Amino acid sequence: MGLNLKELVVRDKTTLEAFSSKVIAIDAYNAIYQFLASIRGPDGLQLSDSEGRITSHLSGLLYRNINFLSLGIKPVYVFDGKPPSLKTAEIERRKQIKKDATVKYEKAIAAGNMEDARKFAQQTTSMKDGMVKESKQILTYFGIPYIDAPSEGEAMAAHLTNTGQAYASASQDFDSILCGAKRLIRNFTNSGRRKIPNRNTYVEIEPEIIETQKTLDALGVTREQLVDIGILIGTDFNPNGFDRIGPKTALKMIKQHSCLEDIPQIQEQLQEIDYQQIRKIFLEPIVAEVDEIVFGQVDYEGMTNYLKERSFSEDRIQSSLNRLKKALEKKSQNLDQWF
DNA sequence: CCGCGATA
DNA sequence: TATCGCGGG
Repeated sequence: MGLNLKELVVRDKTTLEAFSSKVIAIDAYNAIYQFLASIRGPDGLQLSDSEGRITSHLSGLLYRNINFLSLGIKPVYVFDGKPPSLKTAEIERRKQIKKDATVKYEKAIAAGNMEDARKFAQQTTSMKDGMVKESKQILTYFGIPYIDAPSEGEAMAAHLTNTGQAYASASQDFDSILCGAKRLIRNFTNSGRRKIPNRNTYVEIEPEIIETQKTLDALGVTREQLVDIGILIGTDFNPNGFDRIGPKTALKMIKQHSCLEDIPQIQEQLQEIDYQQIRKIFLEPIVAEVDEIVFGQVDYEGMTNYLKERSFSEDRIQSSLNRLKKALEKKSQNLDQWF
């Protein structure tokens, strides 16, 4: 993913609980992709049902959404539409990485190096045709709404924070900030230590919120300038960025010269990319209006039957859904006290 | 990724 | 009661 704004944005620690009763626009592709990449055994193989179909994404969506709904969070998933044509180079680049990783994976397995095997297996992760449909199916059983974006999901999620239909967007990527999202949540999951598979080390995962205005104030730049900074560092639409320019240099250059056209050192390289079009993708993103985001009821029976068909154990389904049912009953009791 | 049982 | 390691499908 090319857009390393991590060092520049103002990231504040937060918790899942802080978003109770708020509508959060979730980058569906980003979430599902992460489940597919990380829900794997020690050898790197994904979970699959009795017919060999991958189920890692279903497992991830099940448990995470139970947590969201139990806390009163109102997720709306935003799926990608047609990518901008400028993205084709980046899409090809990712395909190539997956191809290379497949070879490396097989070598690591042959060598019996499980740590490498898992790492390379993760890099082969790809979203297969049926997975979007299957994920939407799970969301429907939860009564969780989803939106099909006309183009980039992150742009659509950003738009929802501006119409007031969502409080924030949630993704690991920073694109929605350049698209004008009011707020971005990263690590939108329960906090805690996570073990790195096959190694004796841990990482602390904590949700964090980025308030776009706060970041712009702190950096002393406009959103237009932040987009230019992004282009200098590298985006999905110019993955390589500019030679020897990282986040710090990019910020310094834009603060000094104010825009791409006025930075003398980069003019030659600037002519090699369609920077006006890239700006437009972020500043005038292709989005659609949606009239009302409706949350439904949980279809416990439908969910149970569907997951049973996909080889989930009945005991686990039942105990998970019972937890959800308990949490939802408790919430409606709390609400009843007002009447 | 996530929950759960084992462990202390 | 809190942390760890394992297995899930």
